[in-house]
Amino acid sequence: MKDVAAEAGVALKTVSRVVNNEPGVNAATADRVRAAIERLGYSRNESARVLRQGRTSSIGLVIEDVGDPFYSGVSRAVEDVAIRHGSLVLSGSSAEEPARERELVLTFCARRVDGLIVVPAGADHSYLRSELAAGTPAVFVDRPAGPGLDVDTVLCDNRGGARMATAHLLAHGHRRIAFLGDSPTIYTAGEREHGYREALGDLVDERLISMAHPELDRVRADLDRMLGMDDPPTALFTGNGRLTMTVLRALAGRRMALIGFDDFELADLLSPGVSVVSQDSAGLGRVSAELLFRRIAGGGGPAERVQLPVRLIPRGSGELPPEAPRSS
Amino acid sequence: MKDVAAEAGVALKTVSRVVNNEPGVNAATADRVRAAIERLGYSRNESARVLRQGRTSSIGLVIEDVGDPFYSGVSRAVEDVAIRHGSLVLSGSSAEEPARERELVLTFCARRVDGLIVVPAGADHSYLRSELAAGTPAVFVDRPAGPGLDVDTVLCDNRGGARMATAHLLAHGHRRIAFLGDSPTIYTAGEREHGYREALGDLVDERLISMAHPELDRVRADLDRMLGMDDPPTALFTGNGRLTMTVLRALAGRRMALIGFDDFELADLLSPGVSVVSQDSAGLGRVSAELLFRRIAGGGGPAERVQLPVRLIPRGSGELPPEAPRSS
DNA sequence: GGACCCTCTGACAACGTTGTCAGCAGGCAG
DNA sequence: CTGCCTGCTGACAACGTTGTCAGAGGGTCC
Repeated sequence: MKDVAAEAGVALKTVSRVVNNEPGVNAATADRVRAAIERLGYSRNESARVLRQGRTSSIGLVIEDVGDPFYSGVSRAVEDVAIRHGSLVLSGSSAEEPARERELVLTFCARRVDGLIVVPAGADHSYLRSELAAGTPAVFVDRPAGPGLDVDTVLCDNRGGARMATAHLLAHGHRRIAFLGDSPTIYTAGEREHGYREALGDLVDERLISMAHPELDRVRADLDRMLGMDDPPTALFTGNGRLTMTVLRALAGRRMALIGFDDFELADLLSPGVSVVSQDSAGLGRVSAELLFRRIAGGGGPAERVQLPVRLIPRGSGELPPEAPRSS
Repeated sequence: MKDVAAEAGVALKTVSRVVNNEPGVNAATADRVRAAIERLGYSRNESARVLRQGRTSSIGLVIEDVGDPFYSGVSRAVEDVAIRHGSLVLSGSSAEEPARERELVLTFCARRVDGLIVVPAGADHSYLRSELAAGTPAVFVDRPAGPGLDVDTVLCDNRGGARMATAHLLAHGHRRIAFLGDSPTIYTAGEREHGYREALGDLVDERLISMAHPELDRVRADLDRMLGMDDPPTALFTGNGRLTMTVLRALAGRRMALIGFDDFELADLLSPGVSVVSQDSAGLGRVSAELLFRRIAGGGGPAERVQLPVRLIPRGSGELPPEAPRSS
């Protein structure tokens, strides 16, 4: 910028004014400056601008794994909203490790992001308190923050969705419905288990509940155990997309009523099509990003808690009757 | 930092030394400083550090769409390598629009990223020349850079993979093999088409070639046209993952030999399993990121061009004989 | 006692921007 | 002619950090 000023024969500040389209610069002077910028291939150093203004125009996004379709949907939606607000997205995957989540968040804060969107891996977020107090807003997505942290939260209706799925299977005549879910330490897993129990009432049988994900071997073992029982389940309810696929593989073509939580590509092409409770991952990302930018713009008020609806998509597998004839 | 210095009763520079673990600070003094940091909840402002040192410890990643499983695989691998090098990843989706690609790259450069990883959407990258000259290294992934740009490039063996797939179908007795591919403006699509033509030789029939993606309606129309011919294709070769799924849906259960370029989740669960040419998306990300960090560290030498192998995974659909009995 | 070295500490400038304020020229009213 | 306003421009400080260099205090050696 100094060089540009020299080249155009004006002061530093005048170049700054031209670069920022500030009014009050003579058109001829501005043209001269622009020509100089062109000649020198100058581009403003955003780092310095950030330092001076205290606004980075970037937000931090911590998710569990960009590679997972559910989270990459969230990620893409956040990015779109951010672009619209002239912001960039710094993102990182926590890999479900609280320590890595913490490290990412603190790194983002050190870079002075304008705000944070977090899918928490851990349960303790006290490390965020000082950042929040310092004025960096945060929005928690998919799972709520640990106790004592008063932040905006955007969730799916996990419990309602699980209730809906279980009720759907009950309505199709099933009485022995198994639940295969994530580790109960994960919020969404607990909620879905609750919804399942609520819908099932007296019909709950603890032996038909397995919450072992992500240890897929244990999931498979539990499934085998259940299928070998005297009174085996006639229907399965799986607690997330990855589990649904694992179970489909473990069933190896065996026809059995099944509903999965979380939709996935190609669920419609299997035979029968896999009925699912669909979560709106893009909505999750969009709503949370919009909430965050409202806070960044100074929007006050108490912490909000938004719950997005889920949708049951019947495709065949969830509508199979009990004791369906075994194929192959 | 100023406050910390005052609190601890030392000079600014001493705090800086402690924060950076520089040697030559009395242990007692250091402890006092650390205590002050703790009390005040101080965290270093990276923006200022960046400004002073000229290194941002961040890289820019431009891909086509984070939501696409292939690219999110790349993305995740890049992130892992970056973390290992103490860098953060700024990422953005070009949505296959050259203008957006350019804007993202220039935004990243203005933020003085240490390097760039780009899946190019456009064919003209002359806008990058000045940035490269200014010392910001770049690595192109999945597709090469436009003409006249001498940068490191990491590609898959698109042509070889297509040749392999087509030869596989030929070996199973097919002579009428259709190719449904991406728009020919996309590098990978052209390469795959070439491979297909090379393997097919004299058997090429222009009426069996459709390169209309991403307009899925046109793909479906082309497929219908081909299937309605007097001498319809007995096998299909699809040019990317999304196309494979579109075609599978359009076939609506109709049994027909098929090989897809690019693997996808659940390809093994369909019946028959979908044979694919699998690209190593994680490898693409990892290799390109490692190459980039070697450049950032000052690694010289001429631009490298790495080609990663692909793998044919037979799952059933690619092994169906011609004139297979029509199911359903 | 003086020269020297070593350890620890601090003052100051610089990175590249932008906000504040002052100054200059010219026009216009009184 | 004076005073004031308007339009344009520039000098300077400040953002928070780090690199450079200098200095203070104490010990060692001749």
